Amino acid sequence: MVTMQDVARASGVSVMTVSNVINGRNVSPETRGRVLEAIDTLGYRVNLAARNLRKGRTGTIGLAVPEVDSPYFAQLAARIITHAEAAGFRVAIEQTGLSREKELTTLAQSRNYQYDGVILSVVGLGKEDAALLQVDFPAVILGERIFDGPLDHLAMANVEGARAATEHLLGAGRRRIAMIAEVEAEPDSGVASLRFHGYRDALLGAGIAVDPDLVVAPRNVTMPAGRDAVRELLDRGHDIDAVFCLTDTLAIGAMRGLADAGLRVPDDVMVIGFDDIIEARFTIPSLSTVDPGHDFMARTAVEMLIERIERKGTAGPPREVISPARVVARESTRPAADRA
Amino acid sequence: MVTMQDVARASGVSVMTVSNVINGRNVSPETRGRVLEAIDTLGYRVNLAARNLRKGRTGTIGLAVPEVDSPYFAQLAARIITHAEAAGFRVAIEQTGLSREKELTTLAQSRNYQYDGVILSVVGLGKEDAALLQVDFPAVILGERIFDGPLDHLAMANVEGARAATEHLLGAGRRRIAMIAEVEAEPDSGVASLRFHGYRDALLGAGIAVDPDLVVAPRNVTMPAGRDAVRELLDRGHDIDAVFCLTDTLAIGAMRGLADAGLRVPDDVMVIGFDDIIEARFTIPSLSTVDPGHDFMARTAVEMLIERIERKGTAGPPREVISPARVVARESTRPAADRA
DNA sequence: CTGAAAGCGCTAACAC
DNA sequence: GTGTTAGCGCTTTCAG
Repeated sequence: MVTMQDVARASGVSVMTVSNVINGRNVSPETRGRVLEAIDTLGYRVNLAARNLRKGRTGTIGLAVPEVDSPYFAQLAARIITHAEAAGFRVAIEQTGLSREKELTTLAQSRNYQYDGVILSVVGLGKEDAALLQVDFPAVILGERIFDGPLDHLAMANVEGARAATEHLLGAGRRRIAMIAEVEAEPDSGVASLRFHGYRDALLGAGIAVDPDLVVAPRNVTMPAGRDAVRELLDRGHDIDAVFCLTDTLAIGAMRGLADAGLRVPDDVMVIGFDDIIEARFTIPSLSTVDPGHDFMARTAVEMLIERIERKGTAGPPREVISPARVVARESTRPAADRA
Repeated sequence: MVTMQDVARASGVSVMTVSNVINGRNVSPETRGRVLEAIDTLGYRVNLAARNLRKGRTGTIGLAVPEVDSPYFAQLAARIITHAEAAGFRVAIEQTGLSREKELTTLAQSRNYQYDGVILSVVGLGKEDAALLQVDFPAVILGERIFDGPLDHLAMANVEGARAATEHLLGAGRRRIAMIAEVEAEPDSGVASLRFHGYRDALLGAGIAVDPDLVVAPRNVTMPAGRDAVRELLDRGHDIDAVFCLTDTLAIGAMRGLADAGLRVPDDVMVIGFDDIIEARFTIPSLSTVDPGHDFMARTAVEMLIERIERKGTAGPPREVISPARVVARESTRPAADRA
C-alpha cells in the first residue's frame, strides 16, 4: 500500500503538502507538479478509511429499502441518488429484506460512522419500536408505521389516495369493488390498513357496505401473489367488476390473473393500483394508479436528511411530512363510452 | 461520541478488554457483563472507520450498475446481495448512470479502500479502456466489451442467445423479423452488436438477407424507447411479422407500441426479448425471452470476487466466464395452432 | 484472562 | 507556501 508518506518522500516535501495538493489547496505550481508526478508513478490513492476517521464524516448516506428489485423501491432509490449526488453525497443502498431486525441493524450500523445519515424505508418496524429509533443520528424514516416517532418522518397520503382510487372506480359505475391487500389487525398501523381505510371510506360514502369476502390477502407484494390473489377472489364465486390493488406490482399480477380467467380489463373488471411505477404506463391495458408524489418524496427525504447532517447538534424536533397523492387514470379503468 | 476508552473507564477495564468483549473473544463472564452494561448505558457503538483503518478491510463489496431502476440490473443486484451476504459480505450499490467516467471513478474509488472488492457492470467502457482497468485490486467485470482485459470477466452468451431467439421466431414461420437495437459501428464491440450478430447468423442460416430497414435503433434502453422504436418501424411502412428486442424492457415498450397501432401479439407480430426479467412472466401476452443464466451469473460473480479478496496477492491470471443462455417461450411467440 | 504500547493513514491547528 | 505535531478510535503484538 502506498501512503502519503511515500509520496512525500518521493517528491521531497512533507505529507501536509501532499495533502494540500490532493485537497486542492494553495500549493505552488512547481511543487504541485512534483507531487502529482510522484502520485502518478507510485500509483497512490487516498485511503478513505483514514480520511473518514480523521474528519468524522464520510460523505455517504445510506439508503435502506426492503427490496432493491421491487420496481417501486428501485425507482425511489434512483430518484434519491439523483438528488443526493446533486448535493454532493454518495448513496449506498442496503436491502433490509422486509425484516424488522435488518431494519434495526441498518439504523444501528449507520451510527457506526459508516454513513453521515440514513434514509430508512420501513415496513417491518411498528409503533412499538419507536423507542429503538431514538437515535442521536441524522435519519429520515420513509413509511407509514411510525407516526409520532422520534425521527423525521415522511409518509404518503395513503388514506386519501386510496379513497380517491376507490371513488374513481365508483365514478365509473362499478359497485362490486374488491381489494387485494393484507390488512393488518390493528387499524391504521401500516400501509395496507391505511389504504383499506380509504377504500372503506369511499364505499361507505357511496352507501355500499364493505364485503369481507371481496378483500383478499396476497401472500406477499409481488406479481405472482397478485395473480394468485385474483384467482382466489374468482374462486370465491363472487361477481366483481373492479379491483383496487395495494400496489402496482400486485395490480400487474392481478391483470395477468384476470386474463388467465378470460376476463377483460377494463370491460369486465376494472383494475387500479397504487405507486405509479414506470411499468404502469406500459402494461396492456395501461394501468390506472395513484401517484404518491415520487419526486416530492425523494427530494424532501434528501433535503430533510442533509439539513440534519449539516446542522449537527442543533437538532430541532422531529418533523412529519405527508406527500400528496393523486389518481392517474389510464386504460385499465376507462369506461366503455370513452373508447372508440 | 462515545469511544472504547469511555467504556473501559466506566467499567474499570482496559480498552483491550472492551475490544475483546465486542469481538466475542474470551473474557470472563463477570467482566463481560460489566462491559456490556457500560456499553448499554453509555450507548457505545463501534466506529467502523477506525476499525477499517486498522484492519485494512471493510467487509463490504461495491456493486456498480448503470441504473438501479432498470429491472434487469435491480434483479441482478438483488441476487448478488443474496449471495454476498451468505458469504458474510455487505453490498453497497452504486449507480454509474451509463457513463464511462462514472464507471472509471467507481473503480478508482474502490481502490481507496472503501470496499474490499468491486463488481462492475460495464456499458460505457470499451476495449480501448482496458489499460485503465489494470488495477491491482479485486474486481470482477460484468459485461461484453472488455474481452481479454486485465480483470476477471463474466459475460453472457449473447451471440448464441440471440441466434436461438431468432431461430425460435423462424421456427414459428416468421420471415419478416425486425430487430430493435442500436448496433455499434464496430462489430462485436458491445451487447447490441453481439446480439445483432446472432440475429444475422440465424437469418442467413435460413437463407434470409438482413434488411437494414428492419433494424431500428431505440434512443435508449427503456420502455418508452421501445414503444417509439416500434412506431418508427411501422412508419417505415414495412410488413413485419416478428420483432426481436435487445432487452425485455424494450420488448415491453414494443408490445405497447404494437397495441397502440392495433396490431395483435403474437397473431400479427410476434415479440421476443432478452434478459428474462420477472415482468416478462406477467405482461399480457406474457413475453418470450432469453434467460441469460441469472443465478449462474450472480453466484459466479460473487464467488470469483471473494476468491480474489481472500487470496490477496496470490492473484493468478484473469479469468473469463460465459454464462449460458436459453430461450424461454411464452405467449408472445406462441403459434396459432397451440392456442385454444 | 487482561493490559500497555504502538500505529493504521490522514488532516486540523498551528508554527515558520 | 510549507512543515511539525498531535491524534481521530480501533486492533495487533507482546507481556504479564
